[in-house]
Amino acid sequence: MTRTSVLHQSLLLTQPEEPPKGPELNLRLKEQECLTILKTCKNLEEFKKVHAHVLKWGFFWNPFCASNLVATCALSHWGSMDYACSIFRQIDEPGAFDFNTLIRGFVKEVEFEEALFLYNEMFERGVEPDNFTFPALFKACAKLQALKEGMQIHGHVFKVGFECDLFVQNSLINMYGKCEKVEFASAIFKQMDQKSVASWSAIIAAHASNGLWSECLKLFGEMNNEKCWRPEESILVSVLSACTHLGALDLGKCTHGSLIRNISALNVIVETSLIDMYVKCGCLEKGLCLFRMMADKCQLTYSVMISGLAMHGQGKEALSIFSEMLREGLEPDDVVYVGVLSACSHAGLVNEGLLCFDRMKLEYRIVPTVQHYGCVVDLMGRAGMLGEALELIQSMPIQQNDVVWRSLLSASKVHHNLEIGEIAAKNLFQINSHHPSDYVLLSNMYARAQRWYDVAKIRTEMASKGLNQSPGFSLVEVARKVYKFVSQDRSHPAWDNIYEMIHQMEWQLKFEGYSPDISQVLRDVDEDEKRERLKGHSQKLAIAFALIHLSQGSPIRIARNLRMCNDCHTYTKLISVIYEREIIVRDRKRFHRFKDGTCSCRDYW
DNA sequence: ATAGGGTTAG
Repeated sequence: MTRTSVLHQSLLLTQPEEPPKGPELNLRLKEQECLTILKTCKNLEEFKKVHAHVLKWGFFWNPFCASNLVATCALSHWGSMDYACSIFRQIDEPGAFDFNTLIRGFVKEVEFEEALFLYNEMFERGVEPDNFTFPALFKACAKLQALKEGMQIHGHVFKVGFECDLFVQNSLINMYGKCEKVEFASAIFKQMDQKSVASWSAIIAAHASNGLWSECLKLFGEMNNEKCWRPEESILVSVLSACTHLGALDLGKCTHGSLIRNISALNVIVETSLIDMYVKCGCLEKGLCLFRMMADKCQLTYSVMISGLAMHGQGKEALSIFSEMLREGLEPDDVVYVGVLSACSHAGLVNEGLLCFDRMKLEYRIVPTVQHYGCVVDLMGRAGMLGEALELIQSMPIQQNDVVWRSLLSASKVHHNLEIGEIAAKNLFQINSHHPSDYVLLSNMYARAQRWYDVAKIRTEMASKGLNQSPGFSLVEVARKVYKFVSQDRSHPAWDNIYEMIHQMEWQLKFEGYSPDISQVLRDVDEDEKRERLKGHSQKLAIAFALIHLSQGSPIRIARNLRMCNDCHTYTKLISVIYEREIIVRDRKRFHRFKDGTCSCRDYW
């Protein structure tokens, strides 16, 4: 029997033989004992015994004693908020401490609204909040994405003068980050006198989770310059996420190294982020390797791996990992199915994909979202089932959006079906979607059908709407630096060399039977000019630059903002044979891996 | 007198 339980027995099971005589001294002593035992309670039962004793001996009227009861019951892992509240309600004039502990208790129990209600009561009863009140409240606002309430309470912070408290500031940064108000978070961060690791963690996470990837990396750099902070796991995961979205493989690798050096055991979140980073930066094998070595995988790990394989056009592998996931007894959710369906679509596994779609609805009772329909339209489109795809869109029980119609439009283009292409485009424009690339696609289809009048009509329409295809660019990493090439850009310092290389490449391409596909140039210029423009597409410039600088055998990795044109696709396939290079290009949606004259997308994208 | 902030992924 432990010392505490002996104490419990002596306190609770036996009555004191006579009422204490020197009441002051004796009562204080007993009170102190109660408090000591309170700290050692291991479950609610033990706690209730102490509570009973406190009531019995009248210690409850000591505010300090009552506060401690509420705090212990509200904050211990075995505690009960209901019970804590009932004790709280017995206190005549609860102070800030009592409200604080109860608010924190509610936040701990994920009852954020309750926490805010309690603050409201605090406010109405005229109890002034202190520096301990606010962090919990801002956490509640962050979780609820309650910007209005958060800003209101932020006002109170100024009123009671805690705007310079480090903890209050950190929780404010987090709250504004979660409410998608990064500017507000930055404003607080910038005027802080001193910062802690939590401040950096909060501001970096705020940028990462709001898609401000470059700023996130910039802040990480500043943090490293300012002091020798030991890199923290959560910060490194935010950085990894930025690398993933920017396609920054080098920095991603460094972050991996930093994780291995600084964190003793990588958890599921970290390992999943690493897999995602490698796969989305073009290193599928490295991602697969980490995936295979992982001991504990969760649903998200599978999700990341499946959509990663989908992006690389490895449909069969994606499906086999999906069945592995089901064998492990993990329940697939709607996002996993987006990965599975897009894997089927990118790999041309039409029947498998349609089967998966049925199984998702019937067996797993997942209500298809627009993204699912987009994948299935893609899938049918690839197989040339354009009529069926159109029917599917028209029979969708949910609101059609631009994604599904755009899928149909691209499929019509691949299969040269102008009739359905026109329907898709008409619907796109009707729902007020006016992407320049959609106009370009339709115009290309008219051009192929030699319907010049319609081509002109579209061009006029684009001009009248002020639509311009935003300039395409390609990024390529050479010696740890990322170089950006914009189409037709001749401002690069090594332009002469690049142009010379382009010239050489074209000369060799001619022997392989390449002729420029000038239909891809939608400008009112003569054929020579069209050929010139085609030559200056950013991807070709990037490849030329990489061929000059990267050693033989190392793959060329390119990330681009737009999808590539047919000509660049054909061109790159041939370059991969002639120069015996693997060229990996990431566009908005997926990877193209050019090797030995073929592309992993099998000419459908 | 009692306590507190950042927890990251598709």
